[in-house]
Amino acid sequence: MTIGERYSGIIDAACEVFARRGYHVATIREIARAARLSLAGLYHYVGGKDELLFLVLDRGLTTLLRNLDETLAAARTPEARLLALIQTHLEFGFTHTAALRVINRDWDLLPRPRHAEIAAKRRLYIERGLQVLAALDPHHRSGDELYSATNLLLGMLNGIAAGPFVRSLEDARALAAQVGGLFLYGFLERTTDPGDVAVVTAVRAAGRRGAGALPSEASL
Amino acid sequence: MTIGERYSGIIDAACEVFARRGYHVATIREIARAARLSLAGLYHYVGGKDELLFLVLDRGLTTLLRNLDETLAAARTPEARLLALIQTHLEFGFTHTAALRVINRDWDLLPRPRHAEIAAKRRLYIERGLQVLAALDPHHRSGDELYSATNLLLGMLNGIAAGPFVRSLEDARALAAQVGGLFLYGFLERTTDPGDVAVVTAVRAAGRRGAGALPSEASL
DNA sequence: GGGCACAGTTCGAACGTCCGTTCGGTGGGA
DNA sequence: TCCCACCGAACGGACGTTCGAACTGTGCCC
Repeated sequence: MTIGERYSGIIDAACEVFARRGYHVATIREIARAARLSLAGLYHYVGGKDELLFLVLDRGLTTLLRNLDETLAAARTPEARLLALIQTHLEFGFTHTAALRVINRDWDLLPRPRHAEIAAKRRLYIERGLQVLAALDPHHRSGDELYSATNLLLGMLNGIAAGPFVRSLEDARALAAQVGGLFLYGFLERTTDPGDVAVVTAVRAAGRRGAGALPSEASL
Repeated sequence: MTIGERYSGIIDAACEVFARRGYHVATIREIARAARLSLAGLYHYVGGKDELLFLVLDRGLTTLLRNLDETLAAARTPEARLLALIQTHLEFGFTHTAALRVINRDWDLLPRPRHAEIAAKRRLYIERGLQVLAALDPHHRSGDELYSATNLLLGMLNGIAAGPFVRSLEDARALAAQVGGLFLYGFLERTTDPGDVAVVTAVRAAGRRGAGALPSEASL
């Protein structure tokens, strides 16, 4: 077992325990047990609980951003880029459920020096969403309006990614089409019928790339 | 000072501290200090930390549900009912920021016996949203689809209610129109121009009722 | 009216527990 | 022999909770 695999396993364990119990209820002892290490053995690798949280958040956000940039690069039209963002987020919510949970719930608990670093990565992600919406906007909305629209979209995505709606990668892709249609055309329009051309083709175009694996081998 | 006011003040203090620090980081000592009581003095009124969280959640959800039912009763058309729901949620997010934060972040931490009671009230709220969307749906979506659409809507609302977007009751009403328009007609349509008739009149009809005050006098 | 028992409040101080962290040591491969 | 990975055991502190006492006002008997 290489040292990199050791770190990966430790971050995996921390991610799972943090997601299941929440940062403050999770104990170092619990994480050590999940990583098949003794308490002091765990401290041989990481400096403390804060750093464990940082490693989980950093690896998660790095993977999420990488996945997003890959799918965005493969999408040509603005609609396809929006679908790519939605699908990447939902797929990440399915393949990295624990990480997304920690990212959404506990990222704010990080102490000062590390907090800024994670906040910057988060801002980068929101920035991507804002750019996608700006390129799509036929009304040239103001920056504030676009920013709140981005938050609306991400709120929607987290709302269903947190729930039990995504049970498979196929679910993620079908839901992405549904969410994309609802966001673009509204609740009153019906865009998720199998016959709908624009969205389905966009989904197919954006969905060609896989999920972007490597959950355990980032940033170390 | 009546005993009811004592309880109200204690719940206010607990709500503020829970919202600012999170349930597990908040300490009973901190809540007692905020309530201008000694540690043991606080225990004279409440059984423990669990009960404090329950009281905060119960009062908040009760107020939220009452506000919603009042504004829903005043709204005639399905569109107006949707706007009423959105506006009630955003206004509650503004007037009871701390309570909404605790409801969204910490409701799941409640131990068993009380957990079911709060979960039922939460379900009641989601049920209202589902009924509103069902009455509005021109496509007779399936129950699952309506349920996920409800979660999309509530996710949107919490996404911006948690952010710094709502800075006044006027903001809440303007944002409600914007969110309602976006949800109904989609990002590609522009429905929040001042000249837009359908949404603006719906907002005016739904917005006639106030915020439904009494943040400190419920359920005790 | 004065003294007094009593119940309702409030408090200081402590108890037991569990947490994050540290330290001194042990075993084995180079 | 040295070093690196790892561990058992402990430390100091903070937490939720409890306990016994002090204070305060009220009604009651004399």
